[in-house]
Amino acid sequence: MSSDTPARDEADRLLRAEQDVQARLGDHPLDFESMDAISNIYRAAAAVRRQAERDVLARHGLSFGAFTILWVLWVWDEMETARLAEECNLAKGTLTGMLNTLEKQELVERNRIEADKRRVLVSLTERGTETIAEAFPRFNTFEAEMSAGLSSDEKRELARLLRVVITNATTSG
Amino acid sequence: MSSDTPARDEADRLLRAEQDVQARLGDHPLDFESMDAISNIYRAAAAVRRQAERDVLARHGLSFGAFTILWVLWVWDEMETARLAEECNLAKGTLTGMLNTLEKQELVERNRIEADKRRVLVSLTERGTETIAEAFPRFNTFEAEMSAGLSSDEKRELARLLRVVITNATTSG
DNA sequence: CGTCAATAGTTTGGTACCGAACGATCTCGG
DNA sequence: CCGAGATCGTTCGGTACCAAACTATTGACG
Repeated sequence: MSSDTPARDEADRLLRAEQDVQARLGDHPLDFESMDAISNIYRAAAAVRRQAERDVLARHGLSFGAFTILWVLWVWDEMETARLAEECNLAKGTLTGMLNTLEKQELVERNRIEADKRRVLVSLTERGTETIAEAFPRFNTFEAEMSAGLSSDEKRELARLLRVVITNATTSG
Repeated sequence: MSSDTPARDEADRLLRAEQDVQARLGDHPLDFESMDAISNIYRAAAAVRRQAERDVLARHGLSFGAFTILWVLWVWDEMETARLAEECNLAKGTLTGMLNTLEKQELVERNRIEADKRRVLVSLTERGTETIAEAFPRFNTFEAEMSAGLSSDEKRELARLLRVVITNATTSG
């Protein structure tokens, strides 16, 4: 930032940009409120993720995705691959690769279900349990830092508004 | 969802999960409000991004990141690489690769600045301008769909709350 | 039983993305 | 001038991520 009042400058800059864009599109009306809301989701997610990996997860040797997997398994004890993928917001093919990595690191283990040999039950190893039990409190502290400046009500409201978007994004396709 | 009242079931399930986690961590108090708020950001971002690529961007042959680059260039006409990377939330190395792709597709062009040959000015080609001018209104419609069910006030509030998080995530490291 | 559709997970091919190391270019003190 | 440090963009090595094609197994129906 290169000014005494960066926030104001930024606001002016964006306002001008919005006007430019609107002018360029002629009479086709644009929904800037939706645009701000949705695009900030992506910005926030990217920023939080990078910060989390650098500040919290790197020291445990975990990526953001790997952390999520361990966390879900920690909470639900064990889980089939398909459900785990869904819970972690990952394509199942992606999960296969990440489980391979986690298995090599001896953080999770796979067990074929005897009654149905197509299925695989994934669970934490002892080492995996230790890792997530150690990493999670730090991560939660980090989450609190990321939402610093928001009241309890605001955090709940943020979570609620986002749930609406998540529902819109997952029930439409 | 496998129940008559999936939302309620889901809430119960999560509540139990929270209690489990809290129990497992003993007296170390966890901040579930921050956790919900922050983790939903990531969930929402991933869901929105995937949906956008499938429903809107695929037909224009654009990835989410590529779309963002074109959009920024469209709004600001031309930009140096470093600033473009920052604006698009990308590491500068990542941007190099994506610009290579976009250059091959003849959507953007690079021009070395004569006065300082380290710097490169990136701008849209005619084809790039056409592409983004065509894609953006669709994308904006998509953004409106993703925020369906939110009032104007709620959208603005969502954007505002997220800006707080973005600030926290970008000014701390 | 035997075949055929459905289902679970893996493989494949490709992009996106990061951080760190690198090479070229500029700037500034001497 | 000239060499040291700063600053740009690129390259490099590696992971994460997706969609689509594939493989193995199961269950249902003849």
